[in-house]
Amino acid sequence: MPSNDLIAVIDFETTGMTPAQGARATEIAIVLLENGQIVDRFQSLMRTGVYIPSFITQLTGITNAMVAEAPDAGFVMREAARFVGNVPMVAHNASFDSKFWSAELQHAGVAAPHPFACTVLLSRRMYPEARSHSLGNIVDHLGLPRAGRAHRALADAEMAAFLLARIQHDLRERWGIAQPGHELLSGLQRCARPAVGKWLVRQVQENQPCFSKPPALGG
DNA sequence: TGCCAGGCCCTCTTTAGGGCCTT
Repeated sequence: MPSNDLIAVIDFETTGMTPAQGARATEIAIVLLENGQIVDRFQSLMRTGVYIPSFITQLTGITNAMVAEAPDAGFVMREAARFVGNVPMVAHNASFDSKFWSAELQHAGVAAPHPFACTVLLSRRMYPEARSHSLGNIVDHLGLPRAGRAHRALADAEMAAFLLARIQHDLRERWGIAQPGHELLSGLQRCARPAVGKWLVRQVQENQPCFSKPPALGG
C-alpha cells in the first residue's frame, strides 16, 4: 500500500528547452522517495527521431547513436507512467520537466494529471543564504552527495531527491512538521518568501498536532 | 545541421528590467 509520504522525483534530458519548439526527451529518470529514502528507480534513454544538437551531447554525453538504439519514446513513457502511478511528482525547476512530462505522455497517448512541486522554488525559500540554487551548487552548498555524472537523468533525479529529503528533514527539525508531504511542499513553494516563517507557523498550528513548541523563525 | 522559452524572483519595482533555472 503506497505511503502518503511517497513522492516521485523526475528528471529529463532533452534536445532543447521547450516542447513548444519541437524539443523532445532523450532520457528520463524517476526515483521514488519515501521517508527520506530512495526506495525505487526508473531510468531509460528514449528514441524520438529528433536530432540531438552537438552542444547538448557535450552537456549530457547523450549521442544520436545512443538514442537510435534506445526503446521507442512511447513505450518508455507508458512504462514511466505505470511506474509513477498516481504518486505526486517533484522536479528541480518543475516548470521545465512538467512540460516534457505532459508533452511526452501526450505523444504516448497517456493522460498526465500529476501535480508537480519544484525543488528550485523550495530551495529559494528554505536556503535564501545560498548563492546559487542550481542543482549542483545547492547540493554542494548543503553538503549532499553527488550521485554520479551531472546532466544524466538518473544522477540528477537522485541529487534532486537528496535535496528534497534534506528539505523535508529541515522542515521537521526547524518547524516541527512531522510529515512534510507533497501538499505542504506545494503550499510552501507558492508562499511569498518574506512570509514563509509565518506561513509555516500557521501550518504547524492548524494542521500538525505533533507540534509541541514554538519554532525558531528564520534559520 | 540545428532551432532557443518562460515562470519565478529581486529591486535602483509595481505603468519594468534583468537574472536565475532547466536542456
